[in-house]
Amino acid sequence: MPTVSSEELAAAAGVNSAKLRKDFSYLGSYGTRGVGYDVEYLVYQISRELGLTQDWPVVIVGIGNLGAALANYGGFASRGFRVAALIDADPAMAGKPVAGIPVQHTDDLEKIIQDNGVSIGVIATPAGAAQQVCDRLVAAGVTSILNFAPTVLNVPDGVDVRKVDLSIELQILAFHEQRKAGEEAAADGALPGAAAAAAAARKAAADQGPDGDVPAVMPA
Amino acid sequence: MPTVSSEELAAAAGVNSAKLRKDFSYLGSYGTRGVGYDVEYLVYQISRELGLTQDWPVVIVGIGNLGAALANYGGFASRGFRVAALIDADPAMAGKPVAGIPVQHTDDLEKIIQDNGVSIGVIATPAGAAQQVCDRLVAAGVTSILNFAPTVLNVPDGVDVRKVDLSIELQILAFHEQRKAGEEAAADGALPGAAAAAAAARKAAADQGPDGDVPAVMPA
DNA sequence: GGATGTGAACAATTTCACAGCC
DNA sequence: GGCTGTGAAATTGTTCACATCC
Repeated sequence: MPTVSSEELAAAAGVNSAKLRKDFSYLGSYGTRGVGYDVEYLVYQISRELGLTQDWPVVIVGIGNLGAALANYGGFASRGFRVAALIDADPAMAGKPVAGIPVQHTDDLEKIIQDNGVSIGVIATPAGAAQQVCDRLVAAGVTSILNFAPTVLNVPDGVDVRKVDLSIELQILAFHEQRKAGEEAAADGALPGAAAAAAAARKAAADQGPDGDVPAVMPA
Repeated sequence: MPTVSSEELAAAAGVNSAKLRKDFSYLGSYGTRGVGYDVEYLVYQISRELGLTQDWPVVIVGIGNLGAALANYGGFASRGFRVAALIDADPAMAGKPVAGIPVQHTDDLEKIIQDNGVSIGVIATPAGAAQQVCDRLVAAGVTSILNFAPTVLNVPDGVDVRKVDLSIELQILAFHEQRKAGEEAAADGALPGAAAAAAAARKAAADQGPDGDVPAVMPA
């Protein structure tokens, strides 16, 4: 399939074709009128815009279950990320290979960051160690941090932090699950608070429906 | 602190106080004019609305590094989730305790779901096994699935799926990291494509800035 | 003829601003 | 006097519809 139309892409993504065209237009005029978008060229342009064509060395600090899972995660390489080093505070871990990469000790953190030109760090330590690790990463030159530890990190201006809370997604599912049950009950007759719950549900559903893969149809 | 004003909450959250009040109003009138919101009462009402006051038994299927990390994750219990069972296809895992819970074999999946009244399942298997596990969960009565496997799952109507891609957050950081570098270059003089990149960045930043914890100030 | 790119129309969301209540 | 709750205004985002170009 050498070319694709906005109509086809929109149907696949579950969005309006005009929205898709308008969004693409912010990146530039990469389509051909009467023909559509050249698939290979479009993929390249979007990849470039998203930074997928660059090589991003990252370090993972805290090689417990989660750190090991991240080190083994296949999705990184295909998106331009390269695990430059694994770092753990436990001396017993030092030298052990995880996902084929030897774990290094926290003592060498600064040197590792500088030698590899790392600007993105992943924190998968226990909560208690996270802020300290964060401070050292920042001092060593890291300017973007992905935080899996259940703590809010304090960072100076110019440093970006994103926090991943694995339970939030579950909570969203539970919210909709609760709503499914509520709808059934509401169908039987008036229920105190049902209107308020429905309003809240409507709002939350509009923010992000539960269906990540299904075309954008709002749950009734 | 027995009560709190919308102004204080808004400042803490980095949003407009009117928005906060309007959002709260969808849940009902839980504030007192001239006083503010009773903290304990407000927490309870929001918890109830989000389903945090319910007990949600969940099963985790696939007890590799990620599954084990999830089983050990502290955030679940405090949000109303209870890990009812851990399930793995490897017979060697059966009976071994992970996070204090003995792993059970996939053969018993249906029985486990039914005995525990589970409606939410977590899939942390390799990609190849995910769809099959998903089908069995759904057939056994699960209606919400959190998918960590890098596959798109097909489910019948009425089943909610949320997919967690651990590399997407990294990608967002890399996008902003790239932009930081681009801004510097752009400051030196006109750069081909800089306008388009800036437009795209502006749009993406509006969708969700990189600063999860900082008050809602858009990156310049 | 067919599909893009984009002003204009429309829809949704956010903020203002103030009446109403404690 | 102070703060909530909410119509109305302002802003932002989405969809329509069509001029434009291949």
